[in-house]
Amino acid sequence: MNSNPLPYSFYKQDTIHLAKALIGTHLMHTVAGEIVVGRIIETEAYLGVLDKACHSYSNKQTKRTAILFGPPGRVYTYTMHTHCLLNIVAGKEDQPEAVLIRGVKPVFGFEKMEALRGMKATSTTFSNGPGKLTKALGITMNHYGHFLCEDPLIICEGSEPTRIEVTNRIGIGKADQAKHYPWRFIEKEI
DNA sequence: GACATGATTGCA
DNA sequence: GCAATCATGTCT
Repeated sequence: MNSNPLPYSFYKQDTIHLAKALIGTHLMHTVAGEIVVGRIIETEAYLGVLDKACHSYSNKQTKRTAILFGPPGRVYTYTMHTHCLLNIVAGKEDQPEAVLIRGVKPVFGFEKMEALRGMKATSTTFSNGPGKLTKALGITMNHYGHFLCEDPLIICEGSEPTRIEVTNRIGIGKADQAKHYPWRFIEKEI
């Protein structure tokens, strides 16, 4: 397995392209000396200023979203209800865009992941949601602002996706037209 | 389809 | 301070 982190330049591409390019890559986390790896299979792009569903809509900057206004390639974690959601900051500085990781497939470190998640990794509901995958991979608010080219949490090259499907985003309550934007990418099951 | 559950936010 | 909000998960 290739464990070289993707270069910083990878994160400089257009946010929507980045969301698509992240499909099939490997999210690798070293937690308590053990390595767990998930293959990213579902992402969503959030385009800051234009996007009513984004936390940084119309350049709204708060303590929570501050990291979005910095350089890309960083982790934006955010607590939703009782869960922690994982985003990757995209866009240039002062361009508050991000990609939400919505789903992964277990690749390596099954025992550790099962212990973290408290469920069998073979279950179809194991890591097919933004709150589930952070739990399975041991990602917490401690990773807020972490740079993804450095240990213990990195993204490295995975395998080519078979087929990418583009749909509108889901789980957004009130965001008017923004919820219809086709900014969700999923790898279709073989 | 209901509700549990916690951090953030905006306003008093 | 406090109440409304929420990019969810799990149960029925």
